[in-house]
Amino acid sequence: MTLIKPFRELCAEHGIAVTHQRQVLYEVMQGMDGHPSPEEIYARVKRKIPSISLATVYKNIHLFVESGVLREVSLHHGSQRLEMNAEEHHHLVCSKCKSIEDIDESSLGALPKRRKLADGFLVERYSVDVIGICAKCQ
Amino acid sequence: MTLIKPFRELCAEHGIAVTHQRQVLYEVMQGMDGHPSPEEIYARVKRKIPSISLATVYKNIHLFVESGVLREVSLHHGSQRLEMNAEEHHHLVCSKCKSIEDIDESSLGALPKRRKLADGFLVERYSVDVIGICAKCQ
DNA sequence: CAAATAAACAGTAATTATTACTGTTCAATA
DNA sequence: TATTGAACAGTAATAATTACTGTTTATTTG
Ligand SMILES: [Mn+2]
Ligand SMILES: [Mn+2]
Ligand SMILES: [Zn+2]
Ligand SMILES: [Zn+2]
Repeated sequence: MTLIKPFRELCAEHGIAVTHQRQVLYEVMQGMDGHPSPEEIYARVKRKIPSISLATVYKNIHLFVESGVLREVSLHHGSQRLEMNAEEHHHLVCSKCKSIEDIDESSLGALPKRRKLADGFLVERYSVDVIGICAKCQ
Repeated sequence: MTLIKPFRELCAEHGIAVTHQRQVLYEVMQGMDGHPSPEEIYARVKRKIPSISLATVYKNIHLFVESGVLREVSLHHGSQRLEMNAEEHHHLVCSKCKSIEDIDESSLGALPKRRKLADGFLVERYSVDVIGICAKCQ
């Protein structure tokens, strides 16, 4: 469905420079499915550019995410955070400052919940992140 | 709404032993709002039990989470993961093995989306984690 | 085209978050 | 009261990430 755009176009659109390392990194990542980690990506890129540095991989992944070329699975993947609100609720996550605010279910509107989903996944609960820009960051 | 249950009852229900450190740790955590990190919790507990070890705090937070006494904000907070699926989609997250599977929006049923929420939060997108037990782990 | 300039890079050191290990304390039990 | 196992404090080790430094590369300018 989504047509594959050449890397140089993507870079132009997002205002970042094209380099050989970035091009290969991006293409290698496109060839991986699921949700790879920087280390896994590094291992693959190294096969194409053996001299590449892990730091360069991290730096460019970060650049891609910052500039919007690609996205990360969770905006709050750093250190562990404990949930002190026992009520059933969800979160407003600011994509700029990464702040996390509680929002209760009723403010979101009812979610259509199912106990059982395809391929036999047994549902315990839904956790919704509403991602956007908080009042302060606007 | 949720009535405050004494700590010893909670421990009994979840099959873990009561100790002085655990009791104080739990009560201190209850007194914090939002989504504190282990380090922040450690700093506070240290005021009540100056001799407590950071390792003990980590170990008992882990125990609380494992036994279900409390929960963490994100099940996948460890290392960064990159999203290689450009389609709009959501995730099935297994609370046992922490695996993350893509699920497309249509399988979930329509979410009632709003562009603007209370306190001026500007919505970019919704990200839903359906948390439960995957087929393999059942 | 050659020198100057700045961005990007590789390699490595440092930092942060977390877990593992070790010897000691403590509380329940025989 | 002696035994014993769980929990603890203190510290070492590991994993993930970021910072730093000197070198290479591409671009711009004279
Ligand atoms: Mn919350
Ligand atoms: Mn995904
Ligand atoms: Zn913000
Ligand atoms: Zn599983």
